Amino acid sequence: MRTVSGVDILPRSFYDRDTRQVALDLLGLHLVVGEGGEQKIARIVEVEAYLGSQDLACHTSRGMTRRTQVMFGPPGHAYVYLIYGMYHCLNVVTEPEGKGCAVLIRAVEIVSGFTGKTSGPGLLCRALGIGMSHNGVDLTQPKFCLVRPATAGAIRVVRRPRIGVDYAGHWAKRLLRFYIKESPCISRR
DNA sequence: TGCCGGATCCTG
DNA sequence: AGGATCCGGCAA
Repeated sequence: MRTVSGVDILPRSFYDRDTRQVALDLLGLHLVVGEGGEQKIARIVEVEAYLGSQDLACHTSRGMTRRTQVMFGPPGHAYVYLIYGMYHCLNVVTEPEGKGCAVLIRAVEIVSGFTGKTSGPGLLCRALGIGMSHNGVDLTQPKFCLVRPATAGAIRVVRRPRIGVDYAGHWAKRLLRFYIKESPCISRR
């Protein structure tokens, strides 16, 4: 298995599972961006699950387009998009190729290598320097990946409706937003 | 080709 | 409450 700084990189099989399960398992894991002196590490504390083409809040609910190509692709890749013309959002693609599922990273805590605000999907991408050049990148290689930290203690998970998807009918009510209760970096209580 | 609205964030 | 700022998706 590949490693960064002596820690195992999460393998593709981690992502190739039920999206809600992946979303829950992502809480507390570390996101690694860049290598060597440029390396930035962040602890994931808030996520949202997007369940594919039948999920009216999910970008893939409108079918395969150039933008959603990556989401319909194989698991374990980054899906990055531009929102409101000024912020980027980072997702990890889940489940087998063709399902169009992903998990949005909504908030992180700073571990090392960078500064800035990280409580919100646009803010964390800005702080970590994530942009469209990261779209479609394979998350199983050292320069952009997820790892399980050695010191992963127990956490309490809060389940809420997703943010900003009121247009999605009954899908807006589903409890698909998860965050670590005790984290100070949650985007909204 | 044009228009509308968005998985956001900041300011007043 | 409203603006920044621009792209994607759909209607025409």
